Amino acid sequence: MKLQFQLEKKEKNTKARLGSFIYNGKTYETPMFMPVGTQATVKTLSPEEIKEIKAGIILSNTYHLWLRPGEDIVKKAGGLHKFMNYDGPILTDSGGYQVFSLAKNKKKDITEEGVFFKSHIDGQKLLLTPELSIEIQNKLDSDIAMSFDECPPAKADYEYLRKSVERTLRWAKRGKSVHQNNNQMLFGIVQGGPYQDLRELSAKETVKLDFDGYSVGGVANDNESKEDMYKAIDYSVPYLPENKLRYLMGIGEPIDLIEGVIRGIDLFDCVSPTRLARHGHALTKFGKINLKNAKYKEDFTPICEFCDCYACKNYTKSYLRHLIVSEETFGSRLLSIHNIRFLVHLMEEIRESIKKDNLLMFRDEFVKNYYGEKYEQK
RNA sequence: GGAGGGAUAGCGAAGUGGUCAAACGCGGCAGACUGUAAAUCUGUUCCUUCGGGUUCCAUGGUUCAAAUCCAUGUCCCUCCA
Repeated sequence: MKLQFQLEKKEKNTKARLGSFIYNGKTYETPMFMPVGTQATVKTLSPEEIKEIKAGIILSNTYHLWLRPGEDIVKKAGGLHKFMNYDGPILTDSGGYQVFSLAKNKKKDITEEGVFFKSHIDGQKLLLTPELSIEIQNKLDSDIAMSFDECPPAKADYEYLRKSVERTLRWAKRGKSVHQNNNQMLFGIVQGGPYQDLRELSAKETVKLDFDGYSVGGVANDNESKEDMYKAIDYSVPYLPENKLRYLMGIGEPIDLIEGVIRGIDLFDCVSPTRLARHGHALTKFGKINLKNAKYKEDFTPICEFCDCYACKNYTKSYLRHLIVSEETFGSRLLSIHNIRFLVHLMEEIRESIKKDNLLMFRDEFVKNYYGEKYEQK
């Protein structure tokens, strides 16, 4: 069954919205943060741990599963849910981001037909087309499939972006025409960089194609400024239908989640909580901390006293530091649990603030804590 | 007792007359990371008041110049008795 999004409430002072959908008999609320599990696993975590963190949708990736193990294997296994033993909702990215991160020669490799990739596994030359991406996602049987788009570099100029928007529209249409999975939502993606007219064009035309949900893409690449990212959202959202999910792709810095919600976004995903974890960093109310720092050597307190995650309830910074420095995988796992829980909890607080119509106050308070003063253990 | 080899920065290890404050690796200390080619990458690691100062087991010597050559000493290792 295709999941049904229900808009529940709009915040009084911002464009923030509260929504919900039911999946497998369980109700999920938006705005929501979705952890990334590119290769059919949220790195280092078991599905049980993901559920304990109270995460909802998780991401996986068309490009990666196409290369390995191959979509037919996943289909034979009974679909992605069975394959990876996760009974919560799954969204698959189309491989559009890999157009940005893996297609080395943008001019030569990105063609009207599709995108040529040199496999990062064995160097084999491969062509991923909008149709193929959707067909693969049909077989993977995720709950939300993404249109195959061109995710352009942040530094792309206006002319490049204009062409990219137009091509992404043609690709969206082609992908939609082969989409056959009735249990699967298909989202369109709005591109256009920081330009108002391009975003407007992209959003309006994408909406005309009538997707199950829409996302704002092409943000968070290279060193894109926050200003440009917020512009991209502001220029896209007004043209998106109210009764459908809006997904800001790739965004996950705490402040960006809050600002995104304020601008009308419902879904976010980001690799940062798990990657930061593997690199020894923990997200806290008072900013990001680097547990590898010597000052935590004898810090026998949890990352956060009030956090309800397994890591904070059972382990000290000193121990976590030891695990990370010793390159023990348990450290990556505990920090992944904490960091995802931190963002999921942040979304819980955001939803509470929407209910109370005080999201702006919440943002100001959060910023004061997170950026205002350096985190110091008392 | 005899023969040989060795001692280089926190550790391992290059270097065997000037371009050496000394490669490289590890360890240490920091930084980056936003639809995951990322358990990765980058910087830094004798002291310094940034002018400079003091180093390559120790002491003495050769030389314009020594981690590098010579002498003596100390310690370590291998082989033979």
